[in-house]
Amino acid sequence: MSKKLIPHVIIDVREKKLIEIFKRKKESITHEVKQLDVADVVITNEVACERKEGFDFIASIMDNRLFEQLLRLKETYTTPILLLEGLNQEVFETMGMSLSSIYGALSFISYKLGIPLIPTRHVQDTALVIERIAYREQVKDNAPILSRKAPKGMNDNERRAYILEGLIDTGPKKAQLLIKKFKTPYNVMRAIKNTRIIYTKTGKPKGIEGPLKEIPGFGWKYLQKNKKILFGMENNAQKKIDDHW
Amino acid sequence: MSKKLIPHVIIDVREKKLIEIFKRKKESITHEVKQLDVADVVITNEVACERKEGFDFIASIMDNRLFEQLLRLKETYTTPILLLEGLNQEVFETMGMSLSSIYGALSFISYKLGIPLIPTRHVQDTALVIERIAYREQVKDNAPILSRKAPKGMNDNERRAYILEGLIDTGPKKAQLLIKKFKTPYNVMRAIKNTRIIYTKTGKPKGIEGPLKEIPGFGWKYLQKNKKILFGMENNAQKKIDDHW
DNA sequence: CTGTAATCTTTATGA
DNA sequence: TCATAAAGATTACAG
Repeated sequence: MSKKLIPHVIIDVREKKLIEIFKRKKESITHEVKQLDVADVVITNEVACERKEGFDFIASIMDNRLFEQLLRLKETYTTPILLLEGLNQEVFETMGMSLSSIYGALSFISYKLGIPLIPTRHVQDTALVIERIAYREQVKDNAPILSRKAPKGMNDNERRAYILEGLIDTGPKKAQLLIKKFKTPYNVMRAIKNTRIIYTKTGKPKGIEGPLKEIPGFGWKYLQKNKKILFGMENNAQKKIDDHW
Repeated sequence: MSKKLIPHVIIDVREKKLIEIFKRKKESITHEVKQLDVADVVITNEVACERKEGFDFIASIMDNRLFEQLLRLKETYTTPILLLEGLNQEVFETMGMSLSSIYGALSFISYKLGIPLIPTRHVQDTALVIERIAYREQVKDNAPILSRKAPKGMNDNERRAYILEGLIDTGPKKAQLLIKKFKTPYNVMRAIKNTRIIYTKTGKPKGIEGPLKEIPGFGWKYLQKNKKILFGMENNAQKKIDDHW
């Protein structure tokens, strides 16, 4: 499943500087040059970038050009990206635009328009960002959003607690309490399994009953969430898989 | 949402610098100080900001702290915002982190995680951005957000895999394989429990036998290490049970 | 996050 | 069948 393909992008003719840089990147990423109407760089059918240098960025805010471009970009590609290049001190000082306006525009684009905004220092960095995104989009298979890395040098009980930290609403504190009480992760899970939510006559959750009841800090919400994850069942259907022990 | 003349925000106690600045802004924006768990500044029930200074930004990438924070932020507020402060030349040069990593992280946050990212020069500008956004959210008539990516919190199966990543020698790949095969973390543990190490006649570990045998990538060492953690039994006891004919 | 080193499983091969 | 070597895949670690 691991093909050693290198990513490929399409760059607009007018992006001379960018093209020059990509020519030197042949080993890691390929490109073709085209006349593009609505973007500066196309990465996939869904992802495309607009590149803006600091001064031009400010200027294009003032004459409303920027927002027109971005809206068109958004209409054409599901994931447009704005690469904001070299927005440094000098740009802020030179241009006759108020701080409020500049940051107002940044906020608007990023959080109101919902267009990913990535700042870079200069063209080289811009190219690097494009390369990284193209790589993620074309080569790297969908990696999970978040992966864990265990701190180095754990002893057995630290490791046992660490496993439990993957549970919902479970930090180091609760994890250690659980291990201290039940010794092993497997026992903890059985304890969770054998603890039930008590309901009032009107059907509202009132509290819990079982092994977990003996430790403070664990309530019905904790049980509800984690049972679903651990055992894949809704709390109602619990009896069904009542294992004997 | 009530129309107020002056917007109001909640700032975390630890943000000393920010608080100082907001004290001087009394005329245009009010604030209160609280102990916040998942954000640095709360603007509305839906909008909250995480503020990161350049140095801390890099550092928090390396130990995965940043991504955990951002994911929590995302789970708590529908519109989380990352204010990236003072990511200047000095930061790039000082920290021993590769360009690829830095821009990889920026791309990941902005376009993969879908969290609005706004660069600022320093705390004063950060405060200004917060003020702008608060004004927009609370005072100005809310123009609806054009389109925002669906929040990408962890779904159940991602969470299940995430728990298993706490096991030894278990990364995203193996965790996903296990969940795909056994559906729930609890089932995975039972599968591990029911899989045994097979020994040669000379007493050396040869392979494994049981449910886990059906998925590639899991051998006797994996079993040995994780059984000890999960169930607290030494591999010797396992060996004793081993019957070879 | 990225890139590299270390580790494990699996396949191949010979005793 | 067992033991060893090499290849392929994944995780662990450092920056």
